[in-house]
Amino acid sequence: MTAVRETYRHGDLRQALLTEGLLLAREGGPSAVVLREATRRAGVSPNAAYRHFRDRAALLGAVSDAAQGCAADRIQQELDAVPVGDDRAAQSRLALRAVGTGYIAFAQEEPGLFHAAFSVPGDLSQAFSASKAGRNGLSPFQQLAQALDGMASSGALDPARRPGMEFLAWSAVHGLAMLVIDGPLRGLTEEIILSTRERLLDMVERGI
Amino acid sequence: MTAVRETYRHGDLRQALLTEGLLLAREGGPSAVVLREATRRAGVSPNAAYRHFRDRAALLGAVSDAAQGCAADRIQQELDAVPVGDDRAAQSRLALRAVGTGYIAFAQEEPGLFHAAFSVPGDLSQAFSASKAGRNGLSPFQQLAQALDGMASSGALDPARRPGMEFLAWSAVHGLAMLVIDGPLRGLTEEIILSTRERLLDMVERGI
DNA sequence: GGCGCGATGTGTACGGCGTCCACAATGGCA
DNA sequence: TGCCATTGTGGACGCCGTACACATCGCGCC
Repeated sequence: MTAVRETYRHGDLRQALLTEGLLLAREGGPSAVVLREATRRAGVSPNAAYRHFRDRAALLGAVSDAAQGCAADRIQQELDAVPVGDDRAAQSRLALRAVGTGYIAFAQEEPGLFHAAFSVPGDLSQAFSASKAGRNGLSPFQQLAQALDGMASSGALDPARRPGMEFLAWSAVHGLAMLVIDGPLRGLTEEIILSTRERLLDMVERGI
Repeated sequence: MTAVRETYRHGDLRQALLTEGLLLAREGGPSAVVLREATRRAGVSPNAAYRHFRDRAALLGAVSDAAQGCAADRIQQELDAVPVGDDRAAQSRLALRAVGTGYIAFAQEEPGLFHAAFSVPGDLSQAFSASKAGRNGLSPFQQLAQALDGMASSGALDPARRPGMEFLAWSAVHGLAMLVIDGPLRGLTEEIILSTRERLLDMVERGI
């Protein structure tokens, strides 16, 4: 990435800037996504970025999308680990827990990317769209919605309570993630964090 | 504030910078708390700030504390509106709901201050301390803890489940606040937001 | 096959930011 | 009264985002 190129054209500068931006976000969160540093790492002059992004905010938005894709991948990893069984209701509950667990794990493992993905305002409003999808083609919000749909159709969740349920679940899990990486739970033993997470997921799973 | 002073000494520059910083945060969130702009509004040269704050982060931290005090005041307003009655258990439940309602109302009414108060990392870890208290002398987290204590002692909450409960409650409510001001719920009708909030508070009140 | 034009990258420049350093004004205390 | 710690000033530096004019390239058309 930092290599000096010999051609005048870069090839795929847009992708390169996105990659470098994602690395910067990983190291220092959204505020570390600095346009000049990204171009520097891509071996290009600062203004070259403007051929591919209207301004810094646009770059940050694209990085945020990519970071949401990373989150989706981490969640999928958790979903894949759910054992298959006969009891559809029980399994759909496990899927919901897997989404929450993956979300929080992503926050703990990649706090910089997590903030880039979910603390950059303006993008979240369209977060239900598929544009920020991971390898599975689903955005984190779609993964959540899908898990809730499974619960509703298998009897694990009263279908009358299904509408709007993703807001409740997302609120709870997102709040906990923030608490764990920035708040009073930061630095606590993994054990305490785990038990808090399980209690919260119990709460969400039971619904209301 | 913007007035030109005639004395060389300012009088209470630290307080003035804090006040201007709070105004800036109110208008544009934490990132709008710009050191040079605060000194400009206080009618003082940029470097004067360094006699009172180590750096910009220190100013922002102080602003964050003050903003948490504002939140505490808004929550207290909601707590004061809880009708007094004989049923201690029912009343303590209402107190818990009032804390959540006030927290979310503050987020909606003062999103800039809300972000300054609760999205600035590093301060939240000591958020249980009283330094960020409102006029009542309690920080928002202490108000929450107090409401939960009331529930536990009046039978509204199984005392065995009391420990760590503030983390669960705070997670849920904080997540919803973020959803409402930055996320997919932004711009939705007040009706939808209200019903989502009530469902979430039902969930928290019931506990787990 | 040459050429022209749109797409892409460069250079220079501007204002704003946080922050460092040396200096000036002040007021309380000896 | 005079000294000195405290508080505010001025200037400078290196970052940042971004605007403008210019250079370089590759592709398609004659």
